[in-house]
Amino acid sequence: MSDKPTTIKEIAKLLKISVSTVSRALNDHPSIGLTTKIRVKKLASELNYEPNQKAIQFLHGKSFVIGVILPELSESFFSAAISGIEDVAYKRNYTVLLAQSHDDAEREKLLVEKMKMQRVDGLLVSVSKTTSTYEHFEIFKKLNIPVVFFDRIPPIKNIHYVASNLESGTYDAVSFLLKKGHRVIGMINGPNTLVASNERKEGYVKAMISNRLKFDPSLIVSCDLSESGTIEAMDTLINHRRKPTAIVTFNDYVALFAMRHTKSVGLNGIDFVSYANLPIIKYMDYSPIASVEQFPHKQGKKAADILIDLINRPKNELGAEHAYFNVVVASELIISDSK
Amino acid sequence: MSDKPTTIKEIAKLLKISVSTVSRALNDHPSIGLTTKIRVKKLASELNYEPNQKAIQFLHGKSFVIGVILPELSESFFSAAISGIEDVAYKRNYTVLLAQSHDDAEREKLLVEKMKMQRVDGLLVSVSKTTSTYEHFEIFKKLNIPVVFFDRIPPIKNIHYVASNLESGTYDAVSFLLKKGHRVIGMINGPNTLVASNERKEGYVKAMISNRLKFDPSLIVSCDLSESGTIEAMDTLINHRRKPTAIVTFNDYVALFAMRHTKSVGLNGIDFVSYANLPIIKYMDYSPIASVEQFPHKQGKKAADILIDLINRPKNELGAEHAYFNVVVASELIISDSK
DNA sequence: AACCATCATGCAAACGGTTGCGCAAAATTA
DNA sequence: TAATTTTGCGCAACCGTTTGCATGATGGTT
Repeated sequence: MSDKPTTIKEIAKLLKISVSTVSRALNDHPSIGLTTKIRVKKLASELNYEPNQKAIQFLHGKSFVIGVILPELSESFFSAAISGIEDVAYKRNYTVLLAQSHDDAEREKLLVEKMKMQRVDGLLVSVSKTTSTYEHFEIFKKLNIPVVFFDRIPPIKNIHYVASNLESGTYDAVSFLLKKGHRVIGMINGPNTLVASNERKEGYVKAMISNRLKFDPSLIVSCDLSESGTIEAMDTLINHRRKPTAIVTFNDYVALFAMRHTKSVGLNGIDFVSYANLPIIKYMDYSPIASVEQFPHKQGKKAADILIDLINRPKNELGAEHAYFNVVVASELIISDSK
Repeated sequence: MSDKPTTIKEIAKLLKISVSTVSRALNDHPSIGLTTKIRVKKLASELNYEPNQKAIQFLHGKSFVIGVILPELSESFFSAAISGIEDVAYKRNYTVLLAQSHDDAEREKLLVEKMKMQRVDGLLVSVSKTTSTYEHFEIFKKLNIPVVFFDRIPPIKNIHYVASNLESGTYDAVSFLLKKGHRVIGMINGPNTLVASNERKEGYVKAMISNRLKFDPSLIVSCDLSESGTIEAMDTLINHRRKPTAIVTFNDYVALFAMRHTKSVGLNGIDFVSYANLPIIKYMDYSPIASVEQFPHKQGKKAADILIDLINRPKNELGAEHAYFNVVVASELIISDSK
């Protein structure tokens, strides 16, 4: 039956008027008479006419597509984020072109290439762990295509980004533990190279200081986030001359490993606080008593909003070249119900 | 500097040759002289020329984009699936237009609309839980755009789909428990309306029968998959005159609820087998001793492959209208290491 | 010298829609 | 009634690329 989609030309031919009139009628252009408008619209809906987006995008040089490059969709942080991104894109009439780098810098580079070829209107990136050079993003800058970085921010100047500030959340977490009566609080932190590790440390330090307590650097141990690394770090804390009664862990996995290890060495009563990345954690038998929430869904929404704003920003806006969006979504301490 | 992307026209002008020659030269058309080809290619790469995909797509009426509609990206089953889909699309030079229905039938309908407007070359769908009518997919059939259903299959005829057969996995699970010495095996199943529930039941029944054991229907209880529903079901099994020593649960959440409940009533020694949807489960204190794996990543890959094959299938292939891909990815029993 | 392949290139149409400009007919004004 | 404005519509160019067909130049065969 109906095979190829209806075009504006066919409508024009059937109505014996010109294509331009049809186009204008459909777009409610003021210079078209009411009767023609009605005739055109009627026929158009009868024929199930739908404008060919590809033609329009081509004509306008716009695609209404944003590219999103994430390391791993199967990580819950990122799948929550993409969920938020998609929601905003949907609302603002953009579509999402999705790709994952699998934390491979080479693949990331290729994907950036591909996104460029697909002429995306903007790019949202959470950089891969192995990425160490950033020229591939520079190309977008030259083409005037906005790029917004997200959660994993490259250490370069003059970029737009959205990230969560873990300092405030960590501050709250440590304060909460102090209020609960803990005086010796340990921290299993991530590698020192990560910004995220520094933020956690800063939050910890500030909380101690503003509670007029001395900060003991040896109570913060770094680890590589693996299970064995966590156990090692945990042992360091257990054998510390001031054994912590509460521990803040870098993430839920670390918390999990650490909690299991304490149990296996017959230790009890240590309170854990973690950072929420696993939805399942609250169902567990032993779970952190509180958790710093980073709101990945919210972060994704925010980043997408900024990107689309940038896309639609009038060009040559005075000083626009030097205005960079650096948005920080505050993290928040969530205290488990049951405790 | 370089603002708008280079076009074929500019190359033609600079080289004082026609656009068609440039086009052919870049595409290695045989009728172009070697010297011209070299000149063109050299200049093209100097100017960082890249073909405008939008123009090409428009010209060919192809978009090289596949639409993917999933219920919830934050569910690990689906995020694993989209990961596989994206991997295949990437390899086969397609891009993924992603959207989520949030299990809302209305939104799903709108998304299908949107995908049609974006002129996707094919559609991959896992239908929303609340979807009860399926005409919105019929439109694609009329337009000759292939649709492949995935995991959540609508109950209609003549469709392409990829799903996992839980029967075989369940059969293996029950057989495994029998071999372990269990004789009374319970099952907490999902709602009877789901195909997935029936497959589980079938697998259970067949395993019992082929082991020459009597099938006792009262050992299979349905539940709505909520925590309270699970507890209720669990109580039914616990109070059964033949108390099960092993239980197969509909999914990991149900397993979690059930295990916690057994522990809270001071019961021990029940072996659980579940269906893998949570990556975290193996880190838990009490976890199922085995798990039926559905390989969502693999399923996603398979579905994407089929879709792209369908897209590129020569039209009017004899009888093609009546050949439907119904692929079943076998589920598999994974036995936990530690047990 | 006339003829015909062969090769390299250019012309122009096409894909589907938008839009500036011009023009005729109708409506308004003088 | 003539001059002027308004209204409604069509013409044609354009976006970037591909491709069938025509054309010109070269070289080889009789």
